[in-house]
This record gives sequence, C-alpha cells and structure tokens, in this order.
Amino acid sequence: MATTIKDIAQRVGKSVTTVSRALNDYNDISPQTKERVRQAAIEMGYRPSVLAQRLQKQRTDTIGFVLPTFGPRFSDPFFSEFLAGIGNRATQLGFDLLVSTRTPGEEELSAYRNYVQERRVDGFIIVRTRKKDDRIDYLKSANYPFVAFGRVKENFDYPFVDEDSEFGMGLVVEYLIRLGHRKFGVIAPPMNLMFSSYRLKGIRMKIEEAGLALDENLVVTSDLTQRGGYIQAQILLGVPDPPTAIVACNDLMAFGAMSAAQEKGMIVGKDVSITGFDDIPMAEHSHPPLTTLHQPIYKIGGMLSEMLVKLVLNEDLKKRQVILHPSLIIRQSCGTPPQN
Amino acid sequence: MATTIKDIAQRVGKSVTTVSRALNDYNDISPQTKERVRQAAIEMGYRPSVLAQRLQKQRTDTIGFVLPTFGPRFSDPFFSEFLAGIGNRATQLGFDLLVSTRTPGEEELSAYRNYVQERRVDGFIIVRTRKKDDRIDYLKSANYPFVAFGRVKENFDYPFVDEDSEFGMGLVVEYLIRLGHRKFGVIAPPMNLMFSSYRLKGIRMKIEEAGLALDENLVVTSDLTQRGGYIQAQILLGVPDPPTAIVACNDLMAFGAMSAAQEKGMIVGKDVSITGFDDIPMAEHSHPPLTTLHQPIYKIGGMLSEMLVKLVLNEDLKKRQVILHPSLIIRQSCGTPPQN
DNA sequence: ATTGACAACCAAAACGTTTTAGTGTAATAT
DNA sequence: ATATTACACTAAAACGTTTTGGTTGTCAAT
Repeated sequence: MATTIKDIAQRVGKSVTTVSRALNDYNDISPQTKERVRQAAIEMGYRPSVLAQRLQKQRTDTIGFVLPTFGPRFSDPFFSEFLAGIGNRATQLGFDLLVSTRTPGEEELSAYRNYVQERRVDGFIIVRTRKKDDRIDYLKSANYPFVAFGRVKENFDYPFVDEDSEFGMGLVVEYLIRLGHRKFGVIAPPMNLMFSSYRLKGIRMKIEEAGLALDENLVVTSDLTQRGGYIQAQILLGVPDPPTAIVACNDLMAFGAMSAAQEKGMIVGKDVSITGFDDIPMAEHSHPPLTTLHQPIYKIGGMLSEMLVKLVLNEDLKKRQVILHPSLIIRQSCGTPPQN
Repeated sequence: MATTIKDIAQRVGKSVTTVSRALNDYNDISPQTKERVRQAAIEMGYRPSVLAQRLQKQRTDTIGFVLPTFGPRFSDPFFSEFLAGIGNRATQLGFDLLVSTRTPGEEELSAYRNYVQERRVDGFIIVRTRKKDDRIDYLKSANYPFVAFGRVKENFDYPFVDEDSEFGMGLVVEYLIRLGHRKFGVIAPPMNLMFSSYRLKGIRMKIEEAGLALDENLVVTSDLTQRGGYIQAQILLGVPDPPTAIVACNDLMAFGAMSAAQEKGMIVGKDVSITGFDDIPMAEHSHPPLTTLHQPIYKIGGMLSEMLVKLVLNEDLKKRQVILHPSLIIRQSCGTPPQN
C-alpha cells in the first residue's frame, strides 16, 4: 500500500493534522516541523491520494468535455487540435480532462445530466453552440459552471470565447470580389449551429455591400465533413451557370469541394476558387494550398480551460466574453474568375 | 446539497448499511425493504457520489490515455476517431476516459508516473508502441494494468491489439507490382516506432520475393504528418530517376505526397502512384481518392477499452493478444507506371 | 429444553484527506 | 499578579460510500 499522511505522522511523531497542515504550508506550523515533515514525505515517497482529496474538497478537479459527433466514424483534425489545447492547459492547472463523445440529441443531454448529478466533473467546456442550445439551457438552470466556444444569441450572458465569423467571412468575400468574382456558391454548416448564422450573415453583407446579389439557390448546407463538402460541391458545380467561387464554412468541407472540382477536371484557383475556415494544419499542404481564415484552435482550447478553471475556483475572469478576429490566409486556392 | 444514502436511511427508517445493501441488491435484505429503498431513492433523486465510491473501492473507474504528440499544433484525424472508439466503449462499461497529450520523452514518462503514484487512473491505453518503449517498461515494472495498440517485440508478453502491418504492406506492394511498378519510394514512419519495422519489412519482403530490389536511397522517414509527407515526397520526386510508386506508411503522409506530386504538375494515379495506410474517412474523398489499407480504427479503440476494463476488474480476457488483418482498398491513386 | 439454521438487520470501521474548533504554553503588556 | 496575545500543535468531525463482523428473533429439528 502507498504511504499515507498517517504514516508520516507516525514517523515524525506528530498528529495527522499537523502533517497535513505542514504539507499545505499553513503558518501555524513551525518551520522546523514543516521541514521534517517535508523531508519525511520525500523519503517515504508520499503522494496524496487524489481520491481522498476530492471527496473531502467536494471537487473533482476535472473538466468535462462532451464531443458532439455525427455517426461513429468521427474523424476531425479540428477537434484533435482543440482537444490538445484544452487538455494541456488543464493539466498545467492541475485539472483532469474527462472526454466522451455523443451524438447531439437526447442521449447527449443525458450525458450532461449524469455527469452533473454524479458530480463527476466540476464544469464543462461546450463546443459548437446551437441556436437553441439544450446543453447551455440545462447547465444554466442547474447552475453548473461551463464555458463555451461560441455564442448562443446576443445578450445571453455566459462566459465564452468566439471567433468573429461575420468579420472573417467579410474578409473572404471582400477578397474574392476584389479578384473579380460575382457569382458565389456557399457551403454552410448545419443551420442549427450558431456560427452558421454569423458566417452566412458575413457573406451576405459583404456581397450586398458590393451591390451584388447572392443567389439563394447556390447556398447549400452540409455537415462539416469532407464527404459532405464533396457532395454539395458536386451539386453546386453541376448547375447550368455555376458559381466561380465557393465559400466553404470550414476547411474540411473546402477540401471536399476541391476534390469534387478536381474530379470534374477543373483546376482549383483557376477554373474555380474555393475558401475554407479554421486553417487546420492540413490546409497548408493540400493541393492547392487552401486560402482560409485562421483561428488559433490550440490557443482557444487553452483559453477555455483557463476560464473554466477560474470559474470553478471562484477566481476573477478579467474577460468573461472574448471575441477573436480571424485573419485571412491567402494561399493558392483562389484566383481571378475564368473569362467566358 | 444532493441526497445521500443517509437521507434515504432516515426516510425509510433503516440503517445506512441496509440502504447501501438494498441498493446493491445484496440478498440479506428483504424484498419489501429493497423495494421501499429503491422507491425512496428514485423519489429523492438519489445518485451515488462517485467520489465516495471511488475512495472506498480504491478504484477510480477511469482509463488513462496519454496521446503522444509532436509539437503543439497536433491535428490528426486518426486520433480523433481512435479516441471516439475508446471513449464510447469506456462509457458503456461505466469507465471515464482521462486524456492528456504529451511530447514523447522524459516529460511523457513522468506523466505516467504521476498518474500511477496518485492512483488517478486504473490503467492505461498505450498507442504507437516504440521499439524500446519506456512507457511499457515502466508500467510493467510498476505492475500497473495497461493494454497497447501495437507490439513491442516478439515474445514480450502483455495484452495488445495490433494490425498485421507486414501482411498489409505485402498486399499493397503486390498490387503495385501487378500494375507494373518496379521502382518504389517509401515514406516510412519514425524509425523508433514499432510498426515502422513491420511496415518496412512487409514492403521489402514482397519486393524481393518478386526478384526486384528496393533502392535504399528511396526510403525516407517522416513524422506521420501531411506536411512531413509533402516534404519527403518532394525529395523523392526530385531525384534524377524517381520512383513510379510511392508507398506512404499512413494516409496523412500519403496526402502530403499527393500534394507534392500535384504541385509538380503530375497526375496522381497516372504519372505517379501513391498509397497510404489507415483508411481514415478523408481517404475516400481526397483527389484522387486514396488507395490504402483499411484498419477499423474506431473498433480497435473499443476493443482496447474493453480489454483494459476486464484487466482492471480481473475478468478473463479470452484473447490477450489480437492481430488484425488490414484489407486493401483500391481507389484511384494508383495506376500503371508511365512508359518512357 | 436445546441446538442449529436462517432471515433481516445494523454499528462501527474503513478509505485518506482537510477543516473546525479547540488546547496548552510561553512571552508580553497592563 | 493578571490579562492578553502569539505560537505550535491536535482530537474529532467531515466528505459519502462499502465492508466487516456482528446481533436479534423466528422456526424447525433433535
């Protein structure tokens, strides 16, 4: 069996209380005693039992993260990076990261309920906020700590980090218009996601600002996967008068769109321009390299961990709500539209 | 505060012991009492405190998974799928999944040591085994439960699941030879990884079996990322007499290689053939779709969870060591070599 | 009448910490 | 001489379970 505080107490001839307080550096313990206790702890290879600490403190020191997935084969480079960001920061702060994956819906919500009722985690990180978000409604009503990547609606008060999608998409459309594009196709995320609105809004605004119109028949929706982007791009490129530029709302769908175009024998960046959103590492080495909006995925994960931990420990967040501005990364997937 | 077993005891007028035993369906409790206790538990919304249960049982009901990453921007679709597989099965079995990410090396090993010493997890799942694997050596010496995805060396006894890489690579090379290829480039994984040997061995064997020779100058090593594959393929395709087929040891590197070839104006599947390994979902919708070896990533994750949980609960594993056989998925990234 | 078996229950200990509410002693201030 | 303060320490309670090692009462067998 592992060494406990009791063993140390016995060894140094003091009470359990004294040992505990010495190790936690309370100032009602004499320096000599502290030193002796510490020494003994080291010699005996003492490590506190987190289980016992947690029970006593009524805190799990654990962050919960329920990854929303569609279907079992869930494969998304965005999330592996995001996860690394959350996890590493959490570890630095002495928190564990508890991960599970669920398909959005009733089963997902009951995962949250279970974790809350069994007090398995101290708080949650929520991703891909939805317009009507059960998870947030529930956690708010249960008064359980959480932070989100994404807003729900304006003026709904909770801590979040978000990327200004509207601004970002503005950047992209502006750039495409400057290149000469007039006819846009859009591959949007599922409409129930909050960022779907923002991204579409950003696109529409800039197009209208330029005195152009967005053909609503060329706005299609997909599921943020490469396969989805591929299928929808086939449709967009199959219409009689196809768009010269396709704005995909994330990188994965942009990759799919590129494949679809290339399969038709088109050269991406010449016959058709395609853009993404996220700037996952793969965007740099696709063919052609993808023009996209950069958001610091890894860092955002870290920020969220930090915010949540502060929330749990009742420390002050200097910024409860953070909105970041993506930057346009111009690579080779866009060019001037073909003449005809 | 949440309902405890004590509250129920009070309510039904029995002792804490009786309530506990009733809830756990011991048979020294009368059916009527059991029923009353259960009813009360439901009415009062009782949920056991996992913290207390864990302390008492001296078990964390948690699986540890330390993801080896290179650099902070860690983005790998393979792992998001693998993680989903582990996590979902673990949840079904009543276990939590504790994830953290570390760069291989001293810091990684000390993460394992910490988790063990603080008894934070009941066991580990290890991925990407290395020829000389510190993690496994340590866990064996500490007598701590673990299962691995991958072997270390033959006859080293511990529970694992592995893909027969040698067999798989044989399949690929056989296929390429049948197409007429005689000159192969290989993008190998880091040499310290165990599957590196197996994959290279499989490639070499089939090439020699066909009476051909593998030019060792055309065997390069990379880091399993797309960027790595891209860089190494540029080198392979830049030599005076380049290979007509490039065998990449995972899909991500294969994608990078395709980009490099395409950037040179080559048509993949015609001017050069490229293959991968893993069959991540993206392989189906790349351009061209990637010919690769399929392994059931999601399922493997689930198998590992299940094995580990059995190990922890001291149940019997019917199979301690499982070797799966990948299947060749022929798509469009390979063709007959160009004539010259 | 005594013994044994059985059913139904329970007090207390245990898991390993931290926190609460003290105690006793010595030095200092009145 | 007495009250006050500071210092160094600690017993016991608490966190919420499960397990150990019983007890009590009833019924049947001897």
